Amino acid sequence: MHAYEKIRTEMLQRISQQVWPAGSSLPHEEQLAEEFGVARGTVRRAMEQLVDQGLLERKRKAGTKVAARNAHSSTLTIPVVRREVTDSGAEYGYSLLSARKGGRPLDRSGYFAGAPLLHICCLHLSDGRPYQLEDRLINLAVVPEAEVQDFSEISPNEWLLQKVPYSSVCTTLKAEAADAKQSRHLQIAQHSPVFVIERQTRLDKQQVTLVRMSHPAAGFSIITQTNWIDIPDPE
Amino acid sequence: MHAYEKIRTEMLQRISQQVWPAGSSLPHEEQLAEEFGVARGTVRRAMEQLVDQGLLERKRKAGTKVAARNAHSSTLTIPVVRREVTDSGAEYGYSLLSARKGGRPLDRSGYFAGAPLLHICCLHLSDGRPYQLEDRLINLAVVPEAEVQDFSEISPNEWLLQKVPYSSVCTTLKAEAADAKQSRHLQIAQHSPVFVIERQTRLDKQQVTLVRMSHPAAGFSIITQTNWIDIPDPE
DNA sequence: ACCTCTATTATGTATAGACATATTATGCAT
DNA sequence: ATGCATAATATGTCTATACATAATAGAGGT
Repeated sequence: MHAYEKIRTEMLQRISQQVWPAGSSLPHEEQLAEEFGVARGTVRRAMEQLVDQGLLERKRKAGTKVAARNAHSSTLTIPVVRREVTDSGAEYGYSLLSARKGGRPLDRSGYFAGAPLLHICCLHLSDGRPYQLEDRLINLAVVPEAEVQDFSEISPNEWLLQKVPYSSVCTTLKAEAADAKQSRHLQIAQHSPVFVIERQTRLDKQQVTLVRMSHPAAGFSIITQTNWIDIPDPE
Repeated sequence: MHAYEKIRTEMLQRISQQVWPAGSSLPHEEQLAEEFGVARGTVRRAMEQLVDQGLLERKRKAGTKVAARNAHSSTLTIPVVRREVTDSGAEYGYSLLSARKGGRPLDRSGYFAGAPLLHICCLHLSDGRPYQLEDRLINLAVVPEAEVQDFSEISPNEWLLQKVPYSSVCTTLKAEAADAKQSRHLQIAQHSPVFVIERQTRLDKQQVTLVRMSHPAAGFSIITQTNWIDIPDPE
């Protein structure tokens, strides 16, 4: 275990056992460096990670304080659907439902500013059962290749992620009651709960794509795990 | 703008514009340091952040490659309910529904290994309307103070976050159809969709608390935003 | 061809020192 | 006291260097 890891763990302990309670000030870098017998840069490195995790707050001259925890943060990872299905041990299936130019039923907010659009609907299956309904708009002004691409074998999800660059993503998670389309394709009763992920992808100022991914609520969940203290090794 | 920020932005550009396409190898650190006219440490600093964001993969001797993007990662922040409500401009309300020892209706999986439990139900309101139903188990072996704490004014959510240390959190997001309890307290029709956040909090090996937070699906969503390219300043 | 040992190499960790900068604390003048 | 300029200070950035380490590439022997 490296010096900065030991120090980070030690500091984590002191925070979680309230040796350094929330709101209190830490000794400054040079003092800690002396205490731990390392260079200032090594202490900084340990502290930076704790700042990233939101456990410490630092300000020039004012020093370092233990942050008041008033939120839970974690990293949300949403893999490509195919991986999500295969990683669960199930067999992945895919079928294109429709692909036509010009549609904008999803484009309620006018994100695309009149650009030519491609509207794609497709279904992702897990062991033959409907897993996700993907309803997507692609901006042909940004991604002209999409118009001639055949999406009957590869899903737009995967194709876009691999081929098309983007610089900003906005993800929205919500629950809904299944509408006619969702209930038909996902083979669930109307008005039964659906977990929806909406994602808006931009390249600089331009919208690249807008997608709604609907999952039957039964059996679907998103899980995130955060560990602050490093896994205690058996020595 | 600092040197490491400029370099990070430049590298981000090269990745998103596919000057360095996914899978390709980057020049090694010393070459880049020379190209940008900085020390190796400064290049490292820029690269580390890109590695954290999952855009680069590095391996000793093998070098640095642009990672294949096969997932969307973002940071999920779930604030204390009260803040969530007040930040939206609404008035926050709270009412304790029940608090009694020994219950374990939530403890389906036997997480708490027979420890003495406190079971609390409460409701969080936004502008007088039900916003979240909180259904919580607290491990009294870890948090004995909870037994004598009065939760009629302060919610267990807030109290625990501030008072009790923890080292690991597992969060699950799902959609459900409202059961009798949810529909009654959230004032929605039975079987209408509910957005549920379940959180399991541990301190080392011990369960601290297990909570189910149910929101009426209508009007509730979780939003995350990720920006890879730094905001372009007007100069 | 195949295995093994060795050298090479790019990244990883750590140090020490210099300087920059935001922010607080101090002291002076009013 | 009050306001303002100034000094002090903890964090932030950057450099230069040394050595550690993992993983590959290459040499050599079988």
